[in-house]
Amino acid sequence: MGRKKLEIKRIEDKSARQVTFSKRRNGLLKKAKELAVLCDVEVGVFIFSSRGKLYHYCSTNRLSEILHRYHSRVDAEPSASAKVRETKENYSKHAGFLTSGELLQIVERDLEEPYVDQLSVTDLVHLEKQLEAALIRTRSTKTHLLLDSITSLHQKENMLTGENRLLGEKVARNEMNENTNGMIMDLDALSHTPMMSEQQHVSLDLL
Amino acid sequence: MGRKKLEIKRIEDKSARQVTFSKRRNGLLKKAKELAVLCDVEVGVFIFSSRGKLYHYCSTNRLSEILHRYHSRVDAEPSASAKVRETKENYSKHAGFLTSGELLQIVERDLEEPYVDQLSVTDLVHLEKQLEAALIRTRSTKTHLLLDSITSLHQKENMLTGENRLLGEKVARNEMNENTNGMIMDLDALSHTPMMSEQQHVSLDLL
DNA sequence: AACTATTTATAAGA
DNA sequence: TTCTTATAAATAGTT
Repeated sequence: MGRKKLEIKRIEDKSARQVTFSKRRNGLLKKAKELAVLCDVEVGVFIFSSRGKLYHYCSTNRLSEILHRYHSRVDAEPSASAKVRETKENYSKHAGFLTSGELLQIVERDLEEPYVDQLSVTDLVHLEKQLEAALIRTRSTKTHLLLDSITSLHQKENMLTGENRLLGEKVARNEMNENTNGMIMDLDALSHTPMMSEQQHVSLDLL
Repeated sequence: MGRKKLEIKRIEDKSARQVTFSKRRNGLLKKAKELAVLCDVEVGVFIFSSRGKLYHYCSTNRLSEILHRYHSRVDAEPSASAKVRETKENYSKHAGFLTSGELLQIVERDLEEPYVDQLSVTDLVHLEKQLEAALIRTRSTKTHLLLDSITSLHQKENMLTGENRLLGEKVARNEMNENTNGMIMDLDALSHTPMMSEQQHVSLDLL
């Protein structure tokens, strides 16, 4: 619609393309609104310009929720784009090779900046994956430390119990030799207190 | 554009609205495609009819990724919609009151069904939150059991050590009374082995 | 950013 | 629904 019929293919002239983009973009958004109102339906339209700027229309919240995830790079001030690029590079440079420490450092530094908003969804998905991996490593290490701790405590317990038995026997033998009977019963009762050993093992099975 | 100028407000006549929806929907999608091609930009359009059917256009994969998340209720066969509704009710009915067991049961049952696809993003966000809460409860319980385990093992250790000392003293006294010296040194050395107590405490501090 | 000749979309009718 | 057609809207090229 215009002076000439326009073939639908990429407009090669940059400035003509820009002008058409501006006009048709507004047209599309207007039509989207009209459709939503006239027909009482939910409509969402996203348009990313070639320079990454987002124009959109959303008739409802449900749709705009998703949009917000895409807001990554919306309204990026020119001055910010350099920093964003830098941050992105930080993530991709180390991709897959980060220790938890490096990861934390990077994340802490970056989350201070207001530029996190401007990382793309892809970047954030990647970051999320790395953080989840780090979480799993951390949790696993923690659990291993706890389990090792318990194992060595059990060993220690066995050792002490064994030692106790030897001492007890020794004492018993001594008591036999002499005739000083008295504390033996007390000590014997003490060393056979069941304590929580059974529960201990049950709970360990549950891990 | 048409025989008369149309005011932009909800068309009350149902069938007229349906006709307009059909026409304008196609128009909007066509314009979206044209914009994407002519201006070489990314465009996405979603239209949910009042009966939940989705019509959409996506110029690229990046956008269609998001779309897929919205596919929740797309092309839902009529026979399936009842089940979907049922499943949704299950989640909302218990909202916030689920034990981990109930939650697992529900999730396991539901994830077998092909209908998960048809839960809305909102539903899945809610499900995700509940699962995360359950994960946290589970993890917390696990850690508490481990820590309790360690604590009681430490108590037991102390008890055994105390008992050992008493026995050791008793033996020493007996040895003094008689003259049977021999095993005492061995036992004494054994009961003073440092084992891993120090590391134990260090690792516990790290939790 | 306006203007305007044309094309395109579409409201109403068949 | 689908087609037709009169008319409203959008917009290509121009200023």
